[in-house]
Amino acid sequence: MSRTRVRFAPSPTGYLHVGGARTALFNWLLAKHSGGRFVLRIEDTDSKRSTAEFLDAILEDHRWLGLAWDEGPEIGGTAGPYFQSERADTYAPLVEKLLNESSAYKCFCSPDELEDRKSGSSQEGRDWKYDRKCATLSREQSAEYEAENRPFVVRFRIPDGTTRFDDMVLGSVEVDNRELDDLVIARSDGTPTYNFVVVVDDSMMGITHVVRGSDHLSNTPKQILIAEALGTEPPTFGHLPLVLGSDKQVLSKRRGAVAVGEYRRRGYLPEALVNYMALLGWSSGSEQEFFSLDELIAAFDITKVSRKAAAFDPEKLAWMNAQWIKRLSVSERTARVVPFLVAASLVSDSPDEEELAELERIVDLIDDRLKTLADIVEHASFLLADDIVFDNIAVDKVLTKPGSVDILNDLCEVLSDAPDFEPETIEELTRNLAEKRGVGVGKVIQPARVAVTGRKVSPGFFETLSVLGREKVLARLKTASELAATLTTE
RNA sequence: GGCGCCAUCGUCUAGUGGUUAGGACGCCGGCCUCUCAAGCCGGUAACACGGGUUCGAUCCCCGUUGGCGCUACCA
Repeated sequence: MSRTRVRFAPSPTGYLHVGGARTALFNWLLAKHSGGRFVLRIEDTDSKRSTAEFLDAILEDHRWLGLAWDEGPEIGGTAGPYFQSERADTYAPLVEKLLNESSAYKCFCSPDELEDRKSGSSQEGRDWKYDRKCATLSREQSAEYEAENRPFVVRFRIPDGTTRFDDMVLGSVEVDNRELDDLVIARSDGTPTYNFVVVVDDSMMGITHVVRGSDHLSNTPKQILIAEALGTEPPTFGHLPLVLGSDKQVLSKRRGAVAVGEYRRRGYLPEALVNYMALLGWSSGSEQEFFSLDELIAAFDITKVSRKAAAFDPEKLAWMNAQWIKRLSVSERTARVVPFLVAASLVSDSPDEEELAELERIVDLIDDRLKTLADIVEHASFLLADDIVFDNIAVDKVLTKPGSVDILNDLCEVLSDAPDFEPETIEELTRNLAEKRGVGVGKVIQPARVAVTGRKVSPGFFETLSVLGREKVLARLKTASELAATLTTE
């Protein structure tokens, strides 16, 4: 009956990183797998650190990854508002309700007092829980203190007993309530704290399943207890293992390299990142390693999520990215590569049909050599720029070798007489020339490649020349031959 | 320190009370070849340790060790 409703609740105080994105992805998959809804809620109560720029980036990252939200910023929904900063007035009455029902109490202990008792309680100063000094304050006393204008916080009264819940990934989890602190739910300035706000928001938004990082595991019993005190059904929880960096430390916001936007800028495909993230801590049980978003929706099962923290491996992501690029059709690959060429000023802002056709030939030529979309720039620059840039080492080691000048001149001559400029024709002429000179074809190709591309490595030589076109090839051979002549005589 | 979670190749993982412990990345070697990629073939490498339970444990139980998380009037 009740549809699955999940939420992802980022705070716009930083960029979305791979760990957070994976949490969003798993939430999204859980919802989509069961035809449910994915809600995006923005936790922007920290107005000092929240910025519009971060918010935009986070939304853009979600769009780019393909994780469309069913309710949230820009599109709204029936359970809004979706910005926590706009929900401020919903909390006070609920705090009041808990107070009236004695599920919460006012605590007049000042931070200094607390600090004193904390360090006094044990020499090590650890394992401190609030000593419940104010838990037994009578209403009269409480009212009296308040009349004296003494500042207070509101604490939740943790009931006796144990709290148990079935975690979708961890299984049954049980905690002795004695381990729990009478946590503050409203600060002395009246604002509610995280653990309270989340419970209220999730409840009011009808969230049925909460999937989050296991760093929240110890909050869960508190939130369940608060939900129960509020008279609402707690959601079902699922705690994902943390994502670690290559150094085995938890992924942190500070490392720019793991920001989702960073991967986009570096020319990673969203398909690859999604595929990689899905396999970080989850496995379908089969040996399938490539999954589209749709395939993930079909195969995803949160109970198969690993309980073990997983290390993020940039190498494997890079490999996966290359694999996904290979799978793109030439026209699709071309379309994706254009923005990178535009950014490098190698093509006009909005290439026309003709330019696109030319680019497709180039992309086809480069073939499987792209590991990222951004690689197109280094691979295609010699094809698109008017002037080539010679690699010094290539010139040194190849172009200035004895005989290079002759070879270049001969090839130039042969090619100018070619009946057409198809790869097959070029190959035949080149091989003939090599044979005539009594050398391997490589001996001809090596200097010619440097002459035409400026480098020692390039896509297939004959195809490269064909794509470049006779005019450019002959001109470059001539220029290089002259350059080689000057360099060798010196 | 307390509480909690976790433990299969370097990394991501599959797996079963009896398997040559499987796959993927990486790395190494070979093939292909005009270079570089890609591709193909082969190799490298793991059940943390100690007790149980059992005819038999990588698998079940306990402990040890180790890793990580939480331990705020942050979220």
